Amino acid sequence: MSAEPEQRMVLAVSTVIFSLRPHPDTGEFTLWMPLVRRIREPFKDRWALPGGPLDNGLDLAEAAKSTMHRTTQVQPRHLEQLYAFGDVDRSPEAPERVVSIVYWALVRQDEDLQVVDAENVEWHPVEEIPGPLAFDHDLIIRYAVDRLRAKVTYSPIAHAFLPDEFSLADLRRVYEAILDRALDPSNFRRQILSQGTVEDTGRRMTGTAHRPPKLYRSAPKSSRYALTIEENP
Amino acid sequence: MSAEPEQRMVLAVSTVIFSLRPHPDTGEFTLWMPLVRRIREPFKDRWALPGGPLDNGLDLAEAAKSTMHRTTQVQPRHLEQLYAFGDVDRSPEAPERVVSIVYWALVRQDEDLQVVDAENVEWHPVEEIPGPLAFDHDLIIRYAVDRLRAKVTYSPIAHAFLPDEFSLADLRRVYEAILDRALDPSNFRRQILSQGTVEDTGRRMTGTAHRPPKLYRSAPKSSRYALTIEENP
DNA sequence: TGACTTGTGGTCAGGTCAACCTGAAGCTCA
DNA sequence: TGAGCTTCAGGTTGACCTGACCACAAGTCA
Repeated sequence: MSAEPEQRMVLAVSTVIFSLRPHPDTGEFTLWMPLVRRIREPFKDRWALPGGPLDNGLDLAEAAKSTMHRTTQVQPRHLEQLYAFGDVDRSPEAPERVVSIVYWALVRQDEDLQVVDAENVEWHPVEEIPGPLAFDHDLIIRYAVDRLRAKVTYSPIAHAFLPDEFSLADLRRVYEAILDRALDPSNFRRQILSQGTVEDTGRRMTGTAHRPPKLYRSAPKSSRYALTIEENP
Repeated sequence: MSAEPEQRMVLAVSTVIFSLRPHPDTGEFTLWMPLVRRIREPFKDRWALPGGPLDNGLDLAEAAKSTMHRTTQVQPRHLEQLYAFGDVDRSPEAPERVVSIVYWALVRQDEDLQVVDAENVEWHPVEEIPGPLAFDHDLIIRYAVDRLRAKVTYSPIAHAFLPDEFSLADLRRVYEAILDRALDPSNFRRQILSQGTVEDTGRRMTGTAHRPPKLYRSAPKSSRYALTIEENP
C-alpha cells in the first residue's frame, strides 16, 4: 500500500492488575496495583504496567498471564481483555511502533497478600499512582478502573477478589472499595441474594467479635463466550 | 524467551459492519452486513469480514476504516473496537499466526442504501450468514451482534443508523431491528425523551399518510474517553 | 364525510431501590 | 452475670421506573 520504508513494529501484551489491600493511612480497603520500573529506554526509570513482547507460541491471554507472573509473582483469578492500543502517535518518544494488547486482572486477596514484592516492582493505591507513567499507561489505567467500576455493577466479578468462602459483609467491603462509597448493608444483602450469584454454605464464620455471619460461596457461572478467563488454577 | 524458530506473524485489522435494510421477504428492517469473498488461500472462496494487514502508517481505527472503505465503499458513522483475536490455534489452516484487531461499525441508512455492491462483496442479513466463514469470523460476528444488542440498551448508539433528522418512530424501528422484538411506541417515547439524547427540531415530517411526526436530532454527546469514533466526516 | 393509520400523551398496577427501623447473636468489660 | 457494644439479618415505607393499556390528535384515502 504505502511505499514508505518498513517501520519496525512490536506486538506487546500487558496487564492492569487489581488487588485489594488496606490503605496504610485509613485502614480502609482500596484498590492497589503493581507497577514495574523500566530499566531501559524508552522511558527508562519510569513506572510502567507489567508486560512484554508477545511470545509467539502462546495465546494472548496466556502471554499476558506469563509476563504478569514473571514480573509480579501474582496469579490472577479473573483475566479479561481491556483494549488494544496501537495508534501511531501513541508514544512519540519510542523509536518503533508498539501495538499493545492490554488485559486487566483481579487477584485474590488471600493469595495476593502473602506475595513479597519482586525487584523493580512496587504496589500503589490506584488513587496515588506515581505518574507520569511510561508510554500512555496513565490513560490505560484510568480506563481500566472505569471499566472495573462499571462492570462490577452488572456482573459478579467482585467474587474474584475473595477466597472460596466469604461473608456478605466481605463481599460488600469489596464493592465499597471498588466503587469508593459506602453501601447499605441490608440493601446490598437483598440485591446480592436476589441475583443468585452466591449460595449459602450452611456454615458460619467463627471467632468474630460479634454475631457470626453466614458463609457463602460463588455460584457456578454461565458465560456465553470464552473471551474471559476465570478461576484459573 | 523461547528458542523456537521465529514464526511469521501478521497483524490485521478487520471490521464487522452493521447496516439496516428491509428484509426482502417480510419488508421489516433487519441488520445486514457485508462479507468479502476471499480470492486466495487460506480459506479461498469462503466469505470473510472485510479487513487486511495493518498499514504501518495509520492508527488502528483509521486502518480499519481504510480497508473497510476500500472493499465495501461504506463510510461508518460509528466505529468502535470490538476485540483483539490472536490465539495460536485460531485458524489451524493458516500457515502463519494472525492477530486481528476487530472493530465494529454502524453505517447510516441513507448513505448506505445508495451504495452499489462492490466486486466480491455481498450483503447478508445477520441471521442468514452463509457459513462457515473464513478463520473464526462466525464467532466474531456472533460476539459483535451480542455486543451491539447489549450496548443499544444503555447507550444512544442507535442514532448512528439514522440521518440527521428523524422521527421517534424511525428510532424505534432501529431499536426493534437490533433487538428483534416489538417495542411499545409510547413507552419507547417516554424512555428516549427522559434520557435527553435527542432534541426537538421544532419541525415535522411532511408527506406522510397519517399524522405527521415531530422531527428530532441527536443531542450532543459527552464521552469520557476517545476510544470510540463517532460522527466522522 | 367517515374509515384508517400512526403519532402523542396519559393512566394504572406491579416491581425495584434507597433510606430507615427492629431484633438477633455473638463478644467484652465492669 | 448482666449491661453495653457491634455487626448480622430481615422487614417496612415511599419514591421512582416500567410495561400494559387506553384515548385522543392529525393527517391520508376511498
